Amino acid sequence: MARTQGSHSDITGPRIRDAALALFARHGFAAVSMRQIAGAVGLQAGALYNYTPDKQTLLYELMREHMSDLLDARASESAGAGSDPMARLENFTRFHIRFHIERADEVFIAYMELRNLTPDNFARIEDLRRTYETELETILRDGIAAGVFAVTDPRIATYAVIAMLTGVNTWYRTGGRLSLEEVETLYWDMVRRSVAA
Amino acid sequence: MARTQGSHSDITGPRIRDAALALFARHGFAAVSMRQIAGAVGLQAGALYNYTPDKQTLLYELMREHMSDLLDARASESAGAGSDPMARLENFTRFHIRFHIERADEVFIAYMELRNLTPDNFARIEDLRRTYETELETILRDGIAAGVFAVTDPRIATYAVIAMLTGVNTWYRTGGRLSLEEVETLYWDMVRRSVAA
DNA sequence: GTTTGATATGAACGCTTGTTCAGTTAAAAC
DNA sequence: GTTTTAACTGAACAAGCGTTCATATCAAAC
Repeated sequence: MARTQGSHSDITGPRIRDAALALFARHGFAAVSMRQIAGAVGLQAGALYNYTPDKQTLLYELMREHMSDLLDARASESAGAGSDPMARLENFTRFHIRFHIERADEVFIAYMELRNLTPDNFARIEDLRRTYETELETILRDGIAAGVFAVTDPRIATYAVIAMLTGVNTWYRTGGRLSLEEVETLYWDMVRRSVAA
Repeated sequence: MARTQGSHSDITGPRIRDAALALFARHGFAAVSMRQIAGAVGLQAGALYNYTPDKQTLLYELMREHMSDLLDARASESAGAGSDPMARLENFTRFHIRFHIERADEVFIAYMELRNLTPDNFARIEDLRRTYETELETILRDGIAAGVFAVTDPRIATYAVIAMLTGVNTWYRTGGRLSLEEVETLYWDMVRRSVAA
């Protein structure tokens, strides 16, 4: 079978994923054909099946890798953030904006194409997302316990903050009026005030 | 041609739109066929073309009517909200949550299927959305001028608040832990604190 | 230099797509 | 009771879909 050892180059798989990512983000999973993806990397459609068992798995793998990267990147940053809830919240806020802006296509797909996953794959992706959200909820609960945050319902506040931060992706464009640093600061200001005691 | 006068019943058009709405929201525009929509209302696919020139227009009309309803409903509520920026902001916040929860399918489609519109139709929908968002921005600017809000960038704050509020749709379920009134109050608390002077 | 085996092609599979249209139905208009 | 007309069917159209597979290619291994 293919891809067990890889002899030629091992760059075709990633190139297929990149092409699929860009096409799914632009047109949507259902509107993109295997022939389009193959054409984008200079192959015929049949050759794609050396790299993925089917179209559905191609989508799932894109999402899973994205969520996995998100959790890994967060674990790295979170490690050196100390224990002060306010500092951790600022760190989380700036991290979230930066990471999501840097991977706009992946984020878009991870939010929009959930319904195109099989129930099993959907559950797996949602599980990874819940893990990520739980870190923010923990920060909020710690801050409430420490008396620095005044939040009635930490679960809802978590949803509210994440929705607000992810919303940056709908309007932010590189080279626009505001730098990423300025955007981070503006949002951190709103997040801080919305939960501070 | 059909639908110029209407003789039989005039309820088939709305029934088609309702069925299309539910199917588009559940499976996505690209994944729903005209035959599925027709089947949902007990017709053959060809009969749909007595009510819409094509599938794309069916989607556009759903979005346009939704945005039009939103602006109309907002205009009604806004009329009796007085001139105090704080009261107007609370009124806007509670209105937004309520309206968007009540029309979850329409909201979902209006956000997710924008890329399936022709450029012309896309521009028209975005125009309506901008009109709605501008009202919130105006409230924020009035509040800044009156000294009751402390917001660095009203445009960004508008995006942030709307993203936060619309996010309710991703988790809220009728009959869940919180009533709509409780959700409104929780979010109003966060919105108020995030912009208050 | 021959064998091996991963990689790619290109045709084919059965099926579905949006849309059109000649023909049928049945209610309304006269 | 006849004519008109809007509404609907059912078949057809060309095109595209995801996926499979016998065949070809061609670099690496022996």
